[in-house]
Amino acid sequence: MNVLIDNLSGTPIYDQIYTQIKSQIISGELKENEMLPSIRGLAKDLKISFITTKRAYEELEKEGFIYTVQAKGCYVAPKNVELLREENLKKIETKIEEILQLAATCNLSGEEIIEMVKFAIEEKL
Amino acid sequence: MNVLIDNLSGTPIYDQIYTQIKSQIISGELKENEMLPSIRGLAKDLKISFITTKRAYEELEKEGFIYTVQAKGCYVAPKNVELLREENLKKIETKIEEILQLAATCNLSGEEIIEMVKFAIEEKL
DNA sequence: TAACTGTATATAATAAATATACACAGATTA
DNA sequence: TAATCTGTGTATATTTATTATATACAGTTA
Repeated sequence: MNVLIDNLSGTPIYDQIYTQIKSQIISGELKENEMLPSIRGLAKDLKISFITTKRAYEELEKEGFIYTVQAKGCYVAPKNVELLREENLKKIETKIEEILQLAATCNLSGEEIIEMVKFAIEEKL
Repeated sequence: MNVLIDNLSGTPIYDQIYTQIKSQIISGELKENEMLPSIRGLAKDLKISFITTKRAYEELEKEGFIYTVQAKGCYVAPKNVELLREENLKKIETKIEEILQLAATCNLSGEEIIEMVKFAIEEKL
């Protein structure tokens, strides 16, 4: 597995680890039930405290990307698309509300918002 | 003008002042070019330091809701819808990006996102 | 000039974020 | 079974950001 720490980046170490592993799981680079490096091993490699790697793994577990087995190790969770979907839907709904709030303060119509969303989606392709 | 501070609310004082005045401006309760209470006067009323009211006013000015004239006072800015629009568009774009990011991690299609937005807009009516 | 405006700089007090050490408990394996 | 892996739990140090403040200053008005 590949994790690179950039000490100058400003983003905290645990966050860099979390983000990199997460994207490797999402991209499929890390397969389901594949074992991750141990929090101590990874910490040693990166020359940081294992508490920091632990924190990254905790975040990943909390979000359902990995699961841990006491005294054995941490593994890539089977993709529970439904669970992930449920959680993300809530977050997305919150953000949509915030957008409508912003739109209301500057007379931006619903049509225009939808146009913006469509545009952003097309950009991604 | 009406501003109420809730010491138990957890949100900082300056933020409460900022939010309340902002919404009064947006709602039209405070008219364009109307003079706001002086930062010192308001601070006295609320029994807080005027630095705190100053901060609230600074935020309002930064976002274009009010303007200040040295040694005279602070006034409600003429509604610059275009400016507000520009600023909010940026914020909205950022939020849309975040939404697409979330959607990508759970295989939520562009169509579905647009449906969610449309639904939220209809709810508002 | 007295009394009001807002400004600028410095600072104190808290709270949140980040990273850590160390003692512990279960699993594995030589 | 002893050595050595694995993750856990509790406590803590350090740093950074947030929040609120005091005080001295400068322009305006009556």
